[in-house]
Amino acid sequence: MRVSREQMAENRERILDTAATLFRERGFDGVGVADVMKAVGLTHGGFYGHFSSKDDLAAQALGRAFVHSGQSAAEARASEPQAPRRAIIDRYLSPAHRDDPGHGCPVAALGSDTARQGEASRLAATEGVRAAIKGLCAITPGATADERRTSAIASYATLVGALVLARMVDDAALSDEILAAARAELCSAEA
Amino acid sequence: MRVSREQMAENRERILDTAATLFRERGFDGVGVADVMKAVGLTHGGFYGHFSSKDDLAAQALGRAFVHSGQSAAEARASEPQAPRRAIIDRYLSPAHRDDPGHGCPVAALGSDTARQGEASRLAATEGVRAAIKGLCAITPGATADERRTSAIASYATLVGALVLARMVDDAALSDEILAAARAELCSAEA
DNA sequence: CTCTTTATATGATGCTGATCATGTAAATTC
DNA sequence: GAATTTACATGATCAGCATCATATAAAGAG
Repeated sequence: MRVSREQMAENRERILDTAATLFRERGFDGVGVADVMKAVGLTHGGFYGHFSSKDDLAAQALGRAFVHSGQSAAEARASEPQAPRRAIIDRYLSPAHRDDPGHGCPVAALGSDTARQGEASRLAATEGVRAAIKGLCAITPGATADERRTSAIASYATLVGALVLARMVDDAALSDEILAAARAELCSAEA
Repeated sequence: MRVSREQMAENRERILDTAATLFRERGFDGVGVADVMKAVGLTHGGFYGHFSSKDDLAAQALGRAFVHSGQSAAEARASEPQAPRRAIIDRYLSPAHRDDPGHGCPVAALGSDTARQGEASRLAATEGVRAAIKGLCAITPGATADERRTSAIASYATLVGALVLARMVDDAALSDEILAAARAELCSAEA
């Protein structure tokens, strides 16, 4: 059955958002095209009217995840204008973020996966990382722009690594300790 | 055809080492049982005489990867006894390590994958991370043991995150810049 | 209102991969 | 060295999954 043009556009958006969440939760290989479509409320048949392949979907969904992630960072920043860096760090390293990969940072959720993905996904990731670094530069202290950029990249790495480690281990206390250690380091040092 | 007991034990070791490499290169889902056996020079039939399932193999191979990773760190430390921390950082953040995930850090290569893996793999990861933190504590400066531990965990996170980011992006210059930024931060700051 | 277009549904198709069944020849055992 | 065990090979089974073919009913064009 056919749907209206705007209904179709909305369906496409929902496929992208749903895929962005499912991929982050279960990995690129852990989610099938049919899974995504079913979660949206459609069947697998219509998929190839929207995307040319699963790889195509993966790349676009990854881009979408980066956009949402940037919006979340902007939101955190705006919520505490006098300490934006701390607000972002606290949100990123929160247990809530750790326990909800589907709506969180795509680097922490899909980083090692993406390194093995096709060119389109790698490009989306490159754009996303570039944008994130730029965003972090704006709230990172430092004398020169170069210093700020170096420091922003290092902070980004610490955030990502701490979240990956915290999700990897099977011990709640150790996981919490990892998040706390990264928070402490990032908030004390202003390199 | 049957082989001798020691030949069998050696085969088992080679299966584990080969799996540890292949999984890091292609991810848990990117490698089949038959792939591993073929790489060892055997056929898929004998696999279940050595391991109870692919999950079982994954967990044991992950443990193996952590052991090798620890040995590599010890080697780096020993090669430069007067600056062991710097030696480890330089090796971890080298382009050579970035470009050879199959023989490198299992957290950077399989971190986001492992978080979605079964209990056995999660346990192996927890042990591995614990051991890595302990090893880093020994070469991390700081007034108290608590301070050293916090700093060691944060450094570990920075290393992991930088390598994940450097592998994810599709731009050689940006990738190099990420490695260099993490190196700069880790070697300048002694928090 | 009729005709055409098309977004989606239903239902193949073909491949990959985990696991199991059975055979075989070489190693152990006695 | 005969009997038995067993590590591995060959080949099947079964399920999941990407992709394609065809049908259908609703949207949009005239």
